[in-house]
Amino acid sequence: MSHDRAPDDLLQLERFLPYRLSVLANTVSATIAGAYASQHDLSIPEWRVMAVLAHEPGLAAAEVADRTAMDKVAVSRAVSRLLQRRRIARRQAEDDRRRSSLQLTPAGLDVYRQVSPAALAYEGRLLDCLSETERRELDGVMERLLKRARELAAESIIRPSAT
Amino acid sequence: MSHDRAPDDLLQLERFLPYRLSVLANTVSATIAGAYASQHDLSIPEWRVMAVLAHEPGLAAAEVADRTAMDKVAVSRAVSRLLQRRRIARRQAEDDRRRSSLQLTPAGLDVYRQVSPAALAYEGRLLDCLSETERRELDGVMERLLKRARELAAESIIRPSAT
DNA sequence: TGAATTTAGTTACAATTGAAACCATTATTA
DNA sequence: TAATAATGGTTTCAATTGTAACTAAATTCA
Repeated sequence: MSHDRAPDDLLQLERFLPYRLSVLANTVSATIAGAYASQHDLSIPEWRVMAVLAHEPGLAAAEVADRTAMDKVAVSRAVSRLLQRRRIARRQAEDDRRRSSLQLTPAGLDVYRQVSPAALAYEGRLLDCLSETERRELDGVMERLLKRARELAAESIIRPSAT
Repeated sequence: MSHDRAPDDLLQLERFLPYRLSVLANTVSATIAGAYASQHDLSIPEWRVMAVLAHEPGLAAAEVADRTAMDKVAVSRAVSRLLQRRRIARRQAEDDRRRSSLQLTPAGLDVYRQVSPAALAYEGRLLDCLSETERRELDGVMERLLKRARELAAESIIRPSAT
């Protein structure tokens, strides 16, 4: 009468870390994206670009891509929307005319100064459910997991389909 | 000479948990998706559907949506591709002719039995960078974070733009 | 009963995203 | 120095995804 259910040694979705990470990250991102969008007409990619430029004015698009874990196409699109709205300004680097130098405008800095505390408040409320110790440990764990995930990603690029 | 850099009390992207979660989850998902796609021509949504049906054969599409954190459109699309490839079979429930009952075919179960150990092996290598204690704690932390994230998401739906 | 609502699932259309081709400029080297 | 390659960034086109409208069946309740 056993109806061919998978035995327990096979993967169970709810227990699978990649699945859980994806659900958690999507839930969090969707909430934040909704808030940014409704209050400032700002997408997450645009927000990321603004956040790095706030701390490192004058970056080129490729450097922004680096620091935001976005690809160059995504950065290009975010930058062009931010330029339209006059939230960032661009000038071309005098030493290399391909390169651009990006920075927040005063209006852009203003938006950043409004969004930033709200985002930190959200983060704080999320972390509410953890103890001080747990937060500290989570910090380290996330760092190591990301490092490891990148190593494994690099591996599978080297040999995409093995025997 | 201070060039209008953002002060430290404002948000710094690399330290922001939602950003870090998103980057980690995307890195992990991309690696897995690449492996599934190249080895079995299987997308992540399709994989999720198969994984829940392996453990609970006979579910309806709406129940699958529930257990996979996907919306019903995504489930519908994944189901139709899986039907095409004969990895799942569908029959309509005799008591309610709107409802369908889904289950893996023998071929589908076969695919699941191949993918499952590979996925678990990847998870194992990812978790390699943590101690036994850290893994156990991460489990609880993830669970609480997700619960909290859902609470906060529900809140912001209730009052999307407040004063 | 039978009109109005709700529910399961699909389809259609728009917006987002990703990959590849592309242009302009700078670097390399034959 | 002329040809070739490499780099920064944008554009184009296809695939994926999200939202809303829709069909069909079941439920509610007047």
